[in-house]
Amino acid sequence: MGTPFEDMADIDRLVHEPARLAITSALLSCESADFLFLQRITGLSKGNLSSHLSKLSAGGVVGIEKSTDGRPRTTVRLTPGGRVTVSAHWDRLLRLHEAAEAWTDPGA
Amino acid sequence: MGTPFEDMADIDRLVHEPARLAITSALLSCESADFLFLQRITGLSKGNLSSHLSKLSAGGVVGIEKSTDGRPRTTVRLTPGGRVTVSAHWDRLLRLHEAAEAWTDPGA
DNA sequence: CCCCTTCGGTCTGTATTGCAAACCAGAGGT
DNA sequence: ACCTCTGGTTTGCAATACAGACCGAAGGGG
Repeated sequence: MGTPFEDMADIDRLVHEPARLAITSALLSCESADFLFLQRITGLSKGNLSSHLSKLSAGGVVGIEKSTDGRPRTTVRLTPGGRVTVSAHWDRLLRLHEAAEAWTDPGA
Repeated sequence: MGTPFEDMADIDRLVHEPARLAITSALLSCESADFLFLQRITGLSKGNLSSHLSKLSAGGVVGIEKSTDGRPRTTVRLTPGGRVTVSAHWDRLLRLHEAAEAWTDPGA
């Protein structure tokens, strides 16, 4: 019943944030990726990437595996739920955009 | 040359932020709106709306007119440049989404 | 005439965030 | 033994986002 704008204001910041949108969208295409690969394709600094991954992990959007076989290696992938969350987010954006364009004030 | 993900991470936060995306998208349809109208359709608190408007104004995205004719009234509208900025932002999102889906690692 | 409530916003305080630079640990080279 | 390169984590800080307190002006009742 809300306006599309109300819905926009309510968007999930966890995945909407630009850096995280980049990370999660990359994972949507890549299925699984390691730390340095993500750093290369997103252009984020190590520290920044690390903290965003922690947040995504805490939110259950991605899973992180650390293996110390040979050199340390951190592998990241979307959880099943995370995959749904991310693609739903894009869907929502597209729909809200259309709804916003079509909207006219019902109270006017 | 950059990956779509690099571009995503670089998105303009001024208009990408959910509340501001709501406000600016509303103005895209509405041409001009006053404070309370924006508050109703976005569902934001007064304080929050006020500070977002200040930021948009500082960024040159919206223009704010305060008239004290009768009761105080604040009228907000997109600047010409702001209108371009906002619709370009949506365009960019849509294109990035498609580019991300189509992307495969050129270094693999 | 004075109170007092409502309208229309702005200002203040605070908890959270995003970011980069400093730091740290292990594996090789020399 | 020492330096250094890889692969990340933790710390420190500036900027947010948000809501609730605040404030001035306009109208209504007594």
